[in-house]
Amino acid sequence: MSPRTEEQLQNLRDERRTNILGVALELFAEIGYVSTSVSAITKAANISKGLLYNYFKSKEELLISILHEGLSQMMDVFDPNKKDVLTKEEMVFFIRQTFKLLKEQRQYWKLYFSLFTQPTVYELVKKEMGSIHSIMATLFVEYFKRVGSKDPLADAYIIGCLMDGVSFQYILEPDEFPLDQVVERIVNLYERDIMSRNN
Amino acid sequence: MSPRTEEQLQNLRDERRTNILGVALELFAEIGYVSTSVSAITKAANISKGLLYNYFKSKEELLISILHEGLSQMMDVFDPNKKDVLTKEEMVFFIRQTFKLLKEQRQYWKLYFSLFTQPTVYELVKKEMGSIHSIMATLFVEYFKRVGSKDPLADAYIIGCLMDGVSFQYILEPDEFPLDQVVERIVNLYERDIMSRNN
Amino acid sequence: MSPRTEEQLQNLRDERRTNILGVALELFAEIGYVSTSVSAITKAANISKGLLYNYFKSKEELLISILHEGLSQMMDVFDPNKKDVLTKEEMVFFIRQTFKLLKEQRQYWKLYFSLFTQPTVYELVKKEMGSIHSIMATLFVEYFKRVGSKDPLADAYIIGCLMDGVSFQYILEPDEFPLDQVVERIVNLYERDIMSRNN
Amino acid sequence: MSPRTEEQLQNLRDERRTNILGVALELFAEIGYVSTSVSAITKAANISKGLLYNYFKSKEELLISILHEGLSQMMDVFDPNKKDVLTKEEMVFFIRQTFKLLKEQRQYWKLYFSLFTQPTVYELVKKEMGSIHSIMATLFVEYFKRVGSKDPLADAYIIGCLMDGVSFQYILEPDEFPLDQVVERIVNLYERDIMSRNN
DNA sequence: AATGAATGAGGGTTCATTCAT
DNA sequence: TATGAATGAACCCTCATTCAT
Repeated sequence: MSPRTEEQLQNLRDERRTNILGVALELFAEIGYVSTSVSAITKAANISKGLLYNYFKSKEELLISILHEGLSQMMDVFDPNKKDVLTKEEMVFFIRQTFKLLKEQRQYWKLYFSLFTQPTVYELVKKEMGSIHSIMATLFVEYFKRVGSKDPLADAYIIGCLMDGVSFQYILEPDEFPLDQVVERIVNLYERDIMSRNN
Repeated sequence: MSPRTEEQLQNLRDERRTNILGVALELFAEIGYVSTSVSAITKAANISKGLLYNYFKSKEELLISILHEGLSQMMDVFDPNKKDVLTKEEMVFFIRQTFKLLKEQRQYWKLYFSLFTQPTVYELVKKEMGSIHSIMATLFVEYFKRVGSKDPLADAYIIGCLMDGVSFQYILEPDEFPLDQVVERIVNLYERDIMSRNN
Repeated sequence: MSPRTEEQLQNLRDERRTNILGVALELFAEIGYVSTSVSAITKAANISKGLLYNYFKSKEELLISILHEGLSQMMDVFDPNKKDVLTKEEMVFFIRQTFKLLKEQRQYWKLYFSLFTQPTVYELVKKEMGSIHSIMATLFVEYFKRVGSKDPLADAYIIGCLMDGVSFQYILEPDEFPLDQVVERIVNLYERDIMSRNN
Repeated sequence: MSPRTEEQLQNLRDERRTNILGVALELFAEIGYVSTSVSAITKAANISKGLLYNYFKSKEELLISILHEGLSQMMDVFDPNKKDVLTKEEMVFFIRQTFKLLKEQRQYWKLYFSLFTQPTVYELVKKEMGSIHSIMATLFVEYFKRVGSKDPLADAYIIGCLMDGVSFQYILEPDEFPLDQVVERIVNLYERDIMSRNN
C-alpha cells in the first residue's frame, strides 16, 4: 500500500483535467459561460464540486485554461511568427486551414464567439487573444498592398469579416450551413484576385 | 383636477413601457442579459421592482419584447414583402440601409448577437427572425442568378456572412472599426459585379 | 392598497435592523464572528437569508455596524472630546462608569474582546476603535503626571490593563466573578492615590 | 542499512508530532483556530494531509493537544502543588515568572486568549486550567490575608486580573507594549504592600 | 507509514419573483 | 397603480475528513 508513484498521479491528474476541460468547453459553448454553473460542469464530468477546484482555482481560471488550450493548438497550426509576406497560395491555404479548424473545433469557436459578446468576460478574452488578431491583420494588409488593391485596409477588414461571418453562421447552424461550398467559393474569389482589379 | 382619461392613462403606460424597454436594452447590451439584474433595470428606470412585473411578466418576457420591438422596426424599414426581383441599385441600397440601421441601433444588434448562446431565447427569436432571413436569402439567390453567378447560393451566403461579419466586428469595437470605409468598399465590389465574372 | 408610507417603511426597517443587530451581536459574542454563519443569524432572527443582505451588504458590514452602534453608545457616555485633565473624581467616575457599561453591555464587550484575538478581523476593529483607546491613554498619562507618579506611563498602562483584565474575567464568568466587590476595591485604591506614593 | 529500531521509529514519530504541534500553534495563533485550514498546516509542516490525521484524529484534537502540551509545561514551571503560604519574595518571583513565561510562549498565550469564544474547546480547557487557577487563587487570598489586606478576595482577584490584562495587551501589540517597564512597576507596587495599607 | 485525489456539507452571497400594503 | 420588504433556490467556493493506493 505504498502511495501512488509520481507518474501514476500525473496521468490521473492529466486525464481528469482534460476531461473537465472538455466537459466545460461543451457546456460553456452550448449554454454560455455565465449561464453554466460549476455544479452543471461537475455533474456532467461526474465528479464532486470540490474536486473541480482541485484542478482549477476558479470558474474563470477554468475558462482561461480552455482558451489557452485552444489558442496553443491554433498557434501550432498557423505559426504566425515567422511570416513576413503572404503569397497567394499561402493566403488560400490560410483560408482553408481556418475553416478546417473551425469544423474540427466547432465548440471551441462557439465559445470564442460567445465570449466576444459577453461583456463580463470580454476583457479577459481580448487579453488572451488580442495579439493573434493583430498579427493577422498586418499580414492581410501587406498582402493586399502587394497585389495592388486600391484600399488594402478595407480589403483586409473584408476578408476578416467574411471569415468571421461564415464562422458565425456555421456555428449557429452547422447542419444546414453549406460550409464547404461557401469556402470553395471564397477561395475561388481570392484566387481570381477580385480585390485587385480596378475595373 | 379631473381624473385622467382612458387615453391619457394609456399614453402614460406606453411611455413607461417604452422607457423600460430602452433602459433594459441598454443594460442587456452593455452588461449582458444574464448578468443584468432586474434590480439594476428598475433602478436605472427609476421604478419599483413590482411595477416592472406589472408591465412584463418575467425578465425573459422583457427580453423577448425588446427583440420584437426591434424586429418590427426592421420590418418597417425593409418591407421585404412586396419585392420579387432586386435590381443592382436596390441591392446596393439594401446593403447601405442595413449598415445604416446597424449604426443607429447598435445596442439592439449587440444584444441580438450576444444571445446566440441563450438556447431558450434564441429558438424563439430564430423563428421570427427566420422568416426575414429566408426571404432575403431567396431575394439574394434570385439576384445572383440573374446577374449570371456560377454559384448563386454560395454568393448569397457570402453576402449574408459578410454583412454579419462586418456587423459583428463593428459592434465589438465601434470606435475603431472603419465602418463607412468598409461599407463603401463592399458596395464598390458589388457594383462591379465581382461575383458574376467568370474569369 | 396604496403602498406603505415612508414612515411606516422606515419604522419597519428600523425594527428589523435593530433585531438583526441584536441577534447577530449575541451569536458573534457567544460563538465568535468567524464561527457564526449568516444562516445561523437569519434563523435566529427568523428571517430569510436573502433579507439580511437587504439590510447589510455583507457579514463584515454587519459586524462593523454592531461595533459602530456600540461605539456611539460608548461615546455618549464618555464624551472624551472635551476633556483636558481629569480630576480624581472624574477618574473614579470613569472607572465606575466603565464597569457599569460592561455590565449593561456584556455581550458587546465579549464580542469586542473576541475580535481583538481574532486576527482575521482584528485590523477591522483597530480601525474602528483605535482612536478612543489612544485618547484615553493620553488622559491617563496626564492624570498620573499631575498626581505625582514616578512612572506615569506605566501607571497609565496598569490602570488600563487592570480594567481590561477585570472586564475579561467578568465576561468569561459573569455569574461567578464578584464584579461589584472588585470594582469597589479598585476605586478605593485609586482614591487613596496608591500610585503616587513614593514610599 | 538495517531496519530502524523500535526506538528510532518512536523518536521519529515524536519529532514529527512536535513539529506539527509547533507549526499548528504558530498558525492558530497568527490566523486563528477557525480560520486556519488543515491544508495550511500540512503545507507549512511539509507533510501530507493523510499523515496529519495519522497523528491527530481531528483538527480539534490537534488544538487540544497543543493546549495540553502548553499546560503541562506551565505545570513544570510553577509546580503549584507543594506550596502552602507565599512569602512576599515568592509572590514577586511568581509575578516575574509569569511574565517571563508569557514572553517566551507568546504564541501559546495568544492562542489561549483567542479561544474564549470557542465554547466546545473552551469548556475542555477551562476544566484543566481551572485547577491551576483555583490553586493560585487560594494562594493569593492566603497571602493577602497574611499581609493584612482589608479585602483579601478582591485583592486576589485584582492581581489576577492585572496579570491577565497585562498579558492581553502585550499579546495584542508585543512590539509596542512596554512589558518590562510595566512589570517592574507592578512588582514595585506589591513590594511596597500597597494593598495592606489602611490609609 | 505516507500520499493527495476525492467528497459533500456548508460557507457567504445574489437575484428573479411575489405580495401585503 | 405602485411600492419595496421578503423569499428561497441557486450561485461560486472552501474545507475537514476519508480512502485507495
